[in-house]
Amino acid sequence: MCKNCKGKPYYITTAIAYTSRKPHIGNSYEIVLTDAIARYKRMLGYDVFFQTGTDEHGQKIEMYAQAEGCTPKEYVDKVAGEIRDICDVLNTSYDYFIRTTDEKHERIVQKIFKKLYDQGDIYKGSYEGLYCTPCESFWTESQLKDGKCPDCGREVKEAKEEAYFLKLSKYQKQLEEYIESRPDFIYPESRKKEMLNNFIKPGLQDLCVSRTSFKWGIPVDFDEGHVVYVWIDALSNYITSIGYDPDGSSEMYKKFWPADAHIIGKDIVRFHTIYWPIMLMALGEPLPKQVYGHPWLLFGEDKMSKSRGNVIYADELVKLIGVDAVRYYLLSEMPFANDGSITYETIIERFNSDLANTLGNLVNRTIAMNNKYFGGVVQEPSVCEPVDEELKQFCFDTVKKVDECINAFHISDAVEAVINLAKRCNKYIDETTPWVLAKDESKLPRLGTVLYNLLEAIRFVAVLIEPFMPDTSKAIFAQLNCEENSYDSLNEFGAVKAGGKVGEATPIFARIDPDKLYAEIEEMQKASAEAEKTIEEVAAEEIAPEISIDDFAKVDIRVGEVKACEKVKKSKKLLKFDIDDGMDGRTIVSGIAQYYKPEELVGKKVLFVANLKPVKLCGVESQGMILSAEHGSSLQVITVDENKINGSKLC
RNA sequence: CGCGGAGUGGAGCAGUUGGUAGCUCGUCGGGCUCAUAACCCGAAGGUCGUUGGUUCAAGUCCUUCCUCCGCAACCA
Repeated sequence: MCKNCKGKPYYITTAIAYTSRKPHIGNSYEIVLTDAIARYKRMLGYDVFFQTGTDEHGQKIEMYAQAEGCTPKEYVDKVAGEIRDICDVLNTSYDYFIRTTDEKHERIVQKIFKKLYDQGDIYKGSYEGLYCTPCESFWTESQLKDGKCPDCGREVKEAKEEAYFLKLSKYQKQLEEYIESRPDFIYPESRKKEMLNNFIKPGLQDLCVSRTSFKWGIPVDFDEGHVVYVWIDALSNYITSIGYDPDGSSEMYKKFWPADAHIIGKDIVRFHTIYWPIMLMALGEPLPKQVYGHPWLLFGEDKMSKSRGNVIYADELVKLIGVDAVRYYLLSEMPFANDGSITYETIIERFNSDLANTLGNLVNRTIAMNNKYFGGVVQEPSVCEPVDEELKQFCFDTVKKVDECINAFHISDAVEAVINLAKRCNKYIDETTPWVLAKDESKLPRLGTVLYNLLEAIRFVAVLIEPFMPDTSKAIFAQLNCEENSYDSLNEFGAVKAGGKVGEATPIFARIDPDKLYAEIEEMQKASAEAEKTIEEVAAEEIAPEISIDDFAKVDIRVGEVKACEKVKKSKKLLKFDIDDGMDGRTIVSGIAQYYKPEELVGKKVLFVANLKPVKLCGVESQGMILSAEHGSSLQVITVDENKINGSKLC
């Protein structure tokens, strides 16, 4: 089936997970997806190296650790442990778990940084005269409009912080040609267009690759005070782990690099298809062969988030329905390019329909019949009929189909193909009616043949499903009492040995009772809500530095009434308010469109900052700021009683 | 007019280079009894977002408009 992949190296990675907090099930999808591909390739005979790990540096970590009263290292040790536990709970077969705090990684990153600096691809720069503080961005001379910030039109000023930059512009042309000449490089296709049209073609700005504003990072060893910023630190994990070294790489590196596939979230496609390739070009190393930016798993329609209270963790779901069911759900429910959504309803539906009814029941009824009619002894197939050929052909077709789907990263289609084989088997049972054959002594040879074909077809299912549900594969083989689980055995129909005895017929997936499951979920949520309270509090914002009463007096906060409100065109987040401020009225633009519908706030009395310098946002001038209370990702505008007078000042 | 994607029976989705509209779940009816109230068969249900066009023929190509989504910008 696969003659030229025996022993061939295949290197596949997930992105490394940021150790800011425990990942939810949407974050865990990636590791399961990658594991399925890795297991499949391994089964084909590839020499697979599958890597995952954690990204552990940065200011955020520093802050979280401080809030929790521990060192950054202690903090990331804890979270990296949780992340690794989840990978293990999900039964993923990673070969190496890299941490960016590994001594070896840090050492090589420093070397990479130095090499790029020495050869002139990294240079020391600063924001001299070109930094717009409010916009937190810096501009080149040519980008300025009338010498001012092209975004907000205000003065730009010299910034003090110096930093190192990576020359992206130097490799722009080369990268553009590479991407355009390789249709297989970026998946899905729409992401490739996005990268080319939105970033590469308009021109790449050099990338800031060091920081002096925080300490928790890999030090730039030739310039005290600078730490390597995320890009070079995190992305290079793919090569430091396997032995890349500017002074001479290991045999392992030579064997496995370039990587065959980086499996990443759609949000970081840009880093993996622009920054990372350019880094490699600068290092003189080959580029990865494929990058697949997978979609996200949403909870119903919404993004999962703590403040929405809809977080599902992989390990909790595993406790509820089992590891293979979770894997099956993730792999079968997630589309190739569009975001998928998780709801308990669909979890139950898929579990009961596909796993319990179709697959589990098929195995159960087949094994049971073999035990009932032949005392468990597998019969020699002797009396064939045309319908048998159809079943065999379906088996072979499924093998082919699975291969095509996986190679195109259409994993859910591959999973579906295997389930369809189980359905075909169920149909075969109805076509051959074993229970009728069993009543006629003379039909026993035919009955034995039918059951043999079923056992063998189920063996095909068990082999093909291993990458998706390894435990289930084992469980089926145990009931078949068969050893032959190699991919190569699928070249022929007939590996099950006649004369052997099948095992007990025990259901591998018991149907889920929805009411029972919902009750369990509720209980679990109660328990984890308790635990999360503390985390939420810890993550709360720090109190800003102390100010004097004079400082406060500078801020003129007043009561205003919303007379009208509408969305700002061309903007997703902005709402434009007409405010009665007790004077001539004013317009205020506020970025809260995702929290409020325009009409919701009309007639409400709100608080606003009256003496804020006006600014243009998306072409609309905003004369002030409406006050809101923010917590996590939820936000509420502060409203006051209707009897307050417009324009009255807060004191 | 920033770039790109999508709008297909109740729900979720397939529909490569244009040639009778499919799948899964759900609903209804039937069959079967080996099996986990499971399995198999059949039926109902779609003017394939809207307008105009190309063609012998368009869900599939071009065009108008509408809606949703992603990326970018913006969040005083």
